[in-house]
Amino acid sequence: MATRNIKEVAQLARVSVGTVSNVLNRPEIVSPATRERVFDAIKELGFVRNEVARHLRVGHSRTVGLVVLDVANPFFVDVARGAEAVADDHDTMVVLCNSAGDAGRERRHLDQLEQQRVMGILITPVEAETPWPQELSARGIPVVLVDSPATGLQCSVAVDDRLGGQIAGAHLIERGHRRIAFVGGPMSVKQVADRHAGVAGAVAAAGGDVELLTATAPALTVAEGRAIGERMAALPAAERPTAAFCANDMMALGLLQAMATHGLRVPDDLAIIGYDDIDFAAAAAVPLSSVRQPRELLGRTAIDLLLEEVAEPGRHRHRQVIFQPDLVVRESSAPYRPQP
Amino acid sequence: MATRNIKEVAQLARVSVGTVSNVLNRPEIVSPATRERVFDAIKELGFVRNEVARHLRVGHSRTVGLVVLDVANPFFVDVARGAEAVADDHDTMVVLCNSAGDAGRERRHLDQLEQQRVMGILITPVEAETPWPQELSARGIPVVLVDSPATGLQCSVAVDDRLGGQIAGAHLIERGHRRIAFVGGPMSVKQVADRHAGVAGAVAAAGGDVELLTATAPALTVAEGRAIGERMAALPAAERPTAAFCANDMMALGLLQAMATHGLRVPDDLAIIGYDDIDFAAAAAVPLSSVRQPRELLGRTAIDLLLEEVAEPGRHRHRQVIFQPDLVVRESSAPYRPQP
DNA sequence: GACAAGGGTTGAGTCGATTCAATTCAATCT
DNA sequence: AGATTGAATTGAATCGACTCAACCCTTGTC
Repeated sequence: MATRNIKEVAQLARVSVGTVSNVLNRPEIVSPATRERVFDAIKELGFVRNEVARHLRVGHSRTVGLVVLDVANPFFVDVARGAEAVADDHDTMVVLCNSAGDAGRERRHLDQLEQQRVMGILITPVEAETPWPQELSARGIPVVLVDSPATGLQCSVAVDDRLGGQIAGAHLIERGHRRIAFVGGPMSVKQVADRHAGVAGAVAAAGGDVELLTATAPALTVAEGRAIGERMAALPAAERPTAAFCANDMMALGLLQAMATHGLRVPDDLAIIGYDDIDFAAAAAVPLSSVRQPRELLGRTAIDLLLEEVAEPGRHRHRQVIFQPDLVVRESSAPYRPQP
Repeated sequence: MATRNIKEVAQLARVSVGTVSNVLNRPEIVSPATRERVFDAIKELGFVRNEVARHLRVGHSRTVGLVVLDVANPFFVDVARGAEAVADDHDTMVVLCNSAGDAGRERRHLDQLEQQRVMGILITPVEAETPWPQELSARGIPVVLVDSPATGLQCSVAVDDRLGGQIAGAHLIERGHRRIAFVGGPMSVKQVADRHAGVAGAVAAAGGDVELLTATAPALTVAEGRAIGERMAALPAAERPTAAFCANDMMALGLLQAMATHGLRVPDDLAIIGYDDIDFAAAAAVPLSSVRQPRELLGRTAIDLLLEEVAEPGRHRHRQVIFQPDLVVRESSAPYRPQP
């Protein structure tokens, strides 16, 4: 009930508060007998060290914030798991914050994290050009940008999204598609813009006879994917694209659902490629081809960089790590066979 | 760089620290002119209030911990979103912790949360009989059990899992199945045990000619579902169950994948019902029938109960809220038509 | 026996914000 | 003028753990 403090422990163990603190933090310098007495007192009182007071005194915590775009997207969950795995080994706690693609929420979470004086922050910003991460860095809070390239003033880990888009585009073209749709979210999200630039590049490289259509939605969700799918299904077959490259797997799944409800076949009427290769992609109605990113590795690397910066603030050099995506081909992008 | 404190702000604004604190917490009692000067000083110095010190002084934070069984399961993500939505309206922060079904991790997270002196904890315990939540309550930290019934010493929100299992079982029996498998995780997880008890009840009620087989795995994941699916697919058709009721949708999706890779048809060779009705269930290779739970409502209600307990510790009465599940029928549980 | 060395232990001071009794000062009342 | 009121402001004490200079003992050495 009433929480015990170090003083009460000291009293019961008949030692000073300094000794109790030593038992807690450097047990090896305390004589075994005293140590024992203190442990007994701790157990008897049910004492739990107040991390808040400790933190105030020592000036830094062992907590890092991870602000992601969308917890409902398994991609970010996997990134978080990667980060957590590393954090666990450095008795560091990761607090997961969801901006849900909303700059306001993102802002509030960052404020809160700063007020809590977290050790550092990993963030996938809602908008590429937000100044907040920079400001945080400037105020002395290490920040690592995740899945978003930085300008050199901070560390970042990212996957080459242009390349990913390009691979996807080239694959569809190679499979015979000449009328390709890009289904994405707001272009203000860097990942979306880059993936789009990637396909656009592949289409341009293919010469004049390949056409690229672009459909965007306010968010990269299953529901938005479905909505775009509805519109696409309503088009006359001659105008309808024969393949769609989606900015993430959530949208691809939505698209797939819409096709199913309108009796259109995937990949015969519409081939689909997603992005992220989340676990559910393989279990979809039609197993999804998808551009795979090293999700957990992204998280692991991000926190590695952060911990490194925290450990040696002096000689730390900011780094931009970039991974390569690769394509996982499944049934949703089988070769194009024009329908009768 | 060097973080500013209230004293520096006071100095610059030529007021006392008490006044700065008042500006921060009860601006209405400070004269407009002074208030203005203080705000200017805050802006000029880039002062950010140290929540840690504040917390130490006032003795309680506005953070609640949410410890879930598995963040990779969209069910829990939705519960978390429900909780977060409510927390947002009470400027409270939710920190999401993942026990990943591991009692050790769960323990460590609880320790950490207790050390941080969080306002309260929402938890889906790994094992039904863990004493830790009780101990936390006893030490004065409000705890609400989520998706797990409590003993009366704390609040809880749950869904009637027995009923859910019973509904699923009755549905399969009504569809003509006489050889039903329960595919689940460790029986030490209360939800699994209850859902199993539910089908078992339905089977018993149907009289002697319905048979129930039980397969359990160490975790409720897609991979484990697939593994069980492999074993099931390997059985001669005569011994193989004609329907499977899975303890959650993740396992159901795994099972579905295994059937697909072995050329068995769902629902013709094996009907499947999942549990939770996560969004991906509808997008599966064969849209999954599933027992739906009010996921977000579960989260909302849990934190409502917690906030209530925090607000009026005195006259708070612990409550056990129980919701009813319902069945969403899709193609994976179409009527049983014995195969030639 | 005097002195040094060093392992153990002590406790006052500190971190930054909040609290609240005490103080100031101008406005209002008698 | 003097007394009263009350709004605004002050600053010392406080929350709980950590730090570190100072101190206390042994033990060992010459």
